[in-house]
Amino acid sequence: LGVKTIAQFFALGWLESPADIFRLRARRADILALEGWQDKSVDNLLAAVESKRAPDAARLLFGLGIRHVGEVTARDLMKALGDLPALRAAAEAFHAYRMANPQGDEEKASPFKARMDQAAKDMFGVTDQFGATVAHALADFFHEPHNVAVWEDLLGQVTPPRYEVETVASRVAGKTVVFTGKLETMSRDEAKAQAERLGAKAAGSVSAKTDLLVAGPGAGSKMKKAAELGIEVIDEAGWAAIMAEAFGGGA
DNA sequence: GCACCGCACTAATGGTCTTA
DNA sequence: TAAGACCATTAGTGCGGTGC
Repeated sequence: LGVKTIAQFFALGWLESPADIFRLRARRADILALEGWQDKSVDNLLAAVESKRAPDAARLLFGLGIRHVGEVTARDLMKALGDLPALRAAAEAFHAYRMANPQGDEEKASPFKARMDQAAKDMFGVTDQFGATVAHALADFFHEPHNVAVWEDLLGQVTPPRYEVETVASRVAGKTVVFTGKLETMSRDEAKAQAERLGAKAAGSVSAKTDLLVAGPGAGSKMKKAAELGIEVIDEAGWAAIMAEAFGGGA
């Protein structure tokens, strides 16, 4: 279900909201009647849709396209809050707070910003790379009736399991890890999930704060930057060894 | 106030799969 | 087997968050 198919289905009036994707199975015959669609491709599409009935909560949140809420922030929010209803509750609480506690006549911009940033961290439970700007974006999203309707419709079609990450002791616990290049034994998502289970943070870019770079074939600028900063670089086999060590030989 | 860090976002590219 | 589409990934840019 890529860009072109979505555009085609949208033009046909079959997709007006994200939840409509999960109602496509009722249109099997209609899809089959379209040029370029045969049994196999229709079955594959509908099977792929059905396989997403219990999506990863962080991935679903990222997919909503809320401003400032990308892949990393979505994961941080779900780690802190556990599920999507809790996120909505936090966003609504932040909206209530900002309405009840506007910038005072005597309050300067800097203290006001600090107060809102702290309220955002307290209400959403995220302290790293999270402040009032992201909280406002979430509050704005849930304050818009159309968004709430789409949200409720979508959650009527899918049931994301509670977002829980069980961590084990490892030599990368508390460290920042970056993956680059082509990973041959796991997907990028799997690699990031493994890093989380090892207590590490999977970042997207290399900086002086990066502790470890896991580089597969085809690594480019990140590899070069890591070398310039003297950051430890290992290959996928080295990462597998760390996993095996943490999980007692079975990764 | 400023510099740095890290994330969001976009465009481009190569590999894989399905159709015709 | 060529063409078309999706997916995973990269590099680059802009901007918000953080800490001094």
